[in-house]
This record gives sequence, C-alpha cells and structure tokens, in this order.
Amino acid sequence: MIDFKQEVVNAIFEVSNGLDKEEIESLIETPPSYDMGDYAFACFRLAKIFRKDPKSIAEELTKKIDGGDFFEAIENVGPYINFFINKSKLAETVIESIKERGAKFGSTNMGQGRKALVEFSSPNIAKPFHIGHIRSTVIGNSLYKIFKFQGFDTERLNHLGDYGTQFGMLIAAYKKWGDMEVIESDPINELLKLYVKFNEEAEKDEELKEEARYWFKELEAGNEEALELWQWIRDVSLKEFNKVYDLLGIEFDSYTGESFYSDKMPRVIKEMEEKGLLQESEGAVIIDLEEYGMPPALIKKSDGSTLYTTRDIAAAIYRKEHYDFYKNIYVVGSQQNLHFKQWIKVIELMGYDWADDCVHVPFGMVSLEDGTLSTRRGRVVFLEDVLEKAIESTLEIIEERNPDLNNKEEVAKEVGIGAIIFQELFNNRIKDYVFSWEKTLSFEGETGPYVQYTHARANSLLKKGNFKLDEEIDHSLLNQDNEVSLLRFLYQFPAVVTDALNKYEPSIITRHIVEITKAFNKFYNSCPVLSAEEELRKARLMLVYVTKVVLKTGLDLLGIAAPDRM
RNA sequence: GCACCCGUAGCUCAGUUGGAUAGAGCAACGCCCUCCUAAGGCGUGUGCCAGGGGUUCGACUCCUCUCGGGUGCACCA
Repeated sequence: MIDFKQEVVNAIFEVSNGLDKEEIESLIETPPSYDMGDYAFACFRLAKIFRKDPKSIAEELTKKIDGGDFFEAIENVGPYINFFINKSKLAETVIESIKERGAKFGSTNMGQGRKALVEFSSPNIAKPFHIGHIRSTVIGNSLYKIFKFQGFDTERLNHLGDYGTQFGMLIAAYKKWGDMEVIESDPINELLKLYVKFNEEAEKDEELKEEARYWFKELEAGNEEALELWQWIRDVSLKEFNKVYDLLGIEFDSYTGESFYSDKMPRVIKEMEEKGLLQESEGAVIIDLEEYGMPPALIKKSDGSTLYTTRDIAAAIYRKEHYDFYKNIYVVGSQQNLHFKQWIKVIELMGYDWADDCVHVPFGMVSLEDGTLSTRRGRVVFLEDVLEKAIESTLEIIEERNPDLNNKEEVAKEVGIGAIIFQELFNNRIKDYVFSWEKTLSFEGETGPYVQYTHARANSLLKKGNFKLDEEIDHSLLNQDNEVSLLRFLYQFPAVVTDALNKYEPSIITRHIVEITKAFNKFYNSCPVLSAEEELRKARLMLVYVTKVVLKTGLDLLGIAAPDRM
C-alpha cells in the first residue's frame, strides 16, 4: 500500500534544505477536519530554525513543494501546509491491497520468529465464573488474536487459581459438611456454598482457619487424600468453565495453573538465596524493595509455605526456559499493579535481563449497581447467565425483524455473544464500570450488533450484485465524499492494528471498526450500488467488498463472529 | 499515612508523540422504508475539558499543588 505520510515527508524533504526525515515526520499531523486535508505540516517549530515567522515559511514552502501525483492539492493555510490525497490513488491502493491480501490485510510480519505468551482469564477453581472474569478473558483473547495476526508465535495460558489456602478451606469444609453426590449434581454452586459456609463459620471459629492451613500444607506435601480431592474439584470446575469458554468461542493452549509451579519454587528460592536477595523478617522470608519505593516481596510465610509472589516468579522463570518468550503478557486486574511491579523487580534483581519483557496489562474493575462483587457473600452475576440472556434477547429481536432467517439459533448466539464481547472491548481497558443489564442488552448505536449488521448488509449487497473478485474497476469513479471518507478509514486499518498491539489495547480496533461501520452506512444511504450505471456499479460493489473484508478481520481480532445474514 | 489510577455534554465514553472551531453513542424532539436488511440514515441542543499555579508561540494533553472517586500497601490470590 502507498504510504502517503511518507510521501508527504519526501515532498517536504526535497525543499526544506537541512531538515532530516525523522524530524519532518514528527511535525506531520492529521488536521481536525478533512476539509483541511489528509495531512498537515505545521511550521511553528521551523520558525526558530529559520528565524522567520511560521506563516511565511509555510507560504514559501508551499510554493516549492511538488507532491507528484500522490496529492491533488497542497494548500497553505496560515502556518500550516495541508496535503490532500489524490482520491483516485487512495481508492486504488486501498482496493488493490485488500483484494490482494484478503483476510491478511492489516497484518505485518513484525512477530516473525518471536514468541508471545498471553496469560488471561485464570479463574479460581471451585468458584463461579462471574462477570468479573469476563474482562481478562475477552481482553486476553483479543490480544492473543492481535499478536497472532502480526505474525507472533502466540500461546494462550490459563493460569488457573488451583492452589493456595483457599483449597485448604475447601478440603476442610468438604470433610466437615460435604457430600459427593450433592456436589456432583451442581458442582460450582455446591462448592461455593461450602466455601461461603466455611468463611462464615471461620469468622467465629479460629480453629477452622487452622484446619484450612493444615490441609493446604498437606496438599503441598503430597497427602494422597488431599490430592485426590483437589484433583476432583479441579476437574469438575474446569468442566464448568469450559461451558463458558465454548459459548465465547475461546480456547487455551495450556491450563497449567498455580499448582503446576509448586514444585518449581524450591529451586528458585535457592537461587534467590545464592544471589543474596533473601532476608528474614518477623519469621517470614522476604526480599526488601524499599530502595525501589515498594513494600517487601514475601517469598515464604513464617510456617514455611509459599505465596503467590513466589509462584509467579517461578512461573516466569519456567516460561522463559520453556518458551523463550519475546513477550510474556499478563492480563490481570489493576488491583494487582503493585504485585506485578514487585515480582518483576525481583526478576530484574535476580539478574535476568528479560524482566522488561514481562508485561502486566491491567484493566479496571467491574462492580454491581448495589456495590462490589463478592463471591464470599454470594453477590455475583454469573457470566453464563449474562451470555444466555444476551442470546435470548437477540433471538427475540430476530423473530421480530427477520423471522425468515433460517439459522436463527446460530445467529442469535453469534450476535448475542458478540454484543457482550464488543461492549467489553469498547472502552479503554483501564476504566472501571458498573454492570447493568439494561446497558448490556441494548443493541443500538455503537454496539457489536451494529457492526455485525452492517457486515451482513454488505454481504447481502455482494450476493444480490453477483460480485466477482477479479473484476477490473475504474478507481477514479469512487469520488463522492462518503466513498472517500470510507476509503480513508479502511486505509488506516493496518496502522490501527499496530497501534492496538503496541498499546495492548483492543479498544483501539473496536473504535476504528465502528468508524468504518458509520462511514459505510453513510455511503450505503447516499450512494446506490445495485441500481448504479454499469462501471460505477462495479466500482461501488468493490468498495462494499473491501469494507466487508476489513470489518470481518476487525471483528475477528476482537474474537467476535461476523455472520453473513442477521 | 504512603503509592498508583481515574475526573471531558444529563448519562456512558473518544480525543492521534502539546497544535487550527473539543467529538461520538445513549437519552429528548423532528424527518427518511412503492428504492440495495430501519439492529440503519439525516437534522436540532448541551461543555469555566474537576479547580488553582507553572512550562510553551500554543495545554484536555506536560510539571506542581488542591479537591473528589477508585485501588493497593507482610504471611489471601
């Protein structure tokens, strides 16, 4: 694809005597409105260099610049030089590259030969999968797709919370009040009941807490009874989680959770010891981080058992050895910012230069209208319920608006789930939000169904128009404002994907495909396709096709289906 | 108390490495289906960009202080 920005740089470079290209590029910006051009070169900073006022610099340069046939106009407005892309060239480069690259349009090979790990979702075993978990799950999945798209060899890691004192609690609770048959009938809920009951009782009874700690120690020591119970709880939980993953269309390459790393810790602790990092404090073993402005990292509890900081460090070292990653990404809530800063610092202090390759991608909290989520208090909204309800609402809408659709159930699933995922990936991931059924189930405006609907519309046009990919078209016919505007958004797509990857921010893609969708709908409403005169019809049909391709790719990068009809 | 994050229209949020008049969606009102899927399009209004000070030719954007909200800070994860 033609890099128009680079062409602006070249054109200015020719007449600027003395400025280097990087400098020029840094001065190029996008004007607030396309009436002012596609690119603008601001001359303020040149004023100092040339000791002239920016206006006359702009005026003089504008006269000298030759934009070749890349630009149809170069105008001087005050201190700015505005570049207007040659519309026919724009149409040609966008359409020809999308025709050529198809579903790969927008991708690069920046990840070639590089490994990227994405750890996400990571629910706690024996606890319900609730709306609090959706963020990590959906953001992580999208990052996986984006990295993969850019050529990285990418692995999805589900770091299950399958270890820790909470398991001591569960085992203790099971031994006191549990009933295998009851639990098997509805595993997660029954285990949750046990967990809640245990917590209530433990508030009154210190001995229970002691029992929980005892059972966790036994588990870590390999006690057979404890291990068997643990394995069983893990299995039934995973089965439940997979229901939700199936609905969301998400898979993992590995489910090695915290337990997997338990036997990898002694070695790491020994290494820390040898490197002189460990200190004893109040009976526990710590690494002091005061000089880095952080509280100490707890490596071992006073009873000798380990904590999750130690496990995360052991896991990172294991992953470096096992995968030799280029990036090791953790999609975990912002509450754990400090925890990640601490253990990544420890990795650095251990002398590993890959500490910087470990990236915490934080996101904001989900709360309910009546307060924070609390598994312990039973205040949760199950993710499965949210998804089922979204599918149900979608089905109602289909019955109402398109009752003749033949695979209603399937489409309802794709659209309903898509709506949930889309909403999750629409805002900056760092923002907190309050869950509301009303908002979740509204499908109008800038939503997933809006984009999917538009994609389906495009598809319908292609079918009716009997579109052929190998048709040659006259690019210069696509010169209406709404056509050019759509082409511009399509042109930007590759840069948007790269930006999303660099910032670990799927919402950048979400926002952009909404822009494409809006632009397409304007085009759709103002430019007749099927009834247009032959050559124009072909050209417009081609524009519909390339839009459909990009929308599908965009949705796919978010982990959302793009049905052909809805 | 200390650290980090957030504060933009009635609500939910965008805002490109500081740049030309701060933008969307929702909500409200009006219009557009003998015409390609109306989950759509068009039109109408709203802002001391939390507040003070500073840096700069220029600040929603950078620095600093204040206020408001959130999160975290040793044996949970």
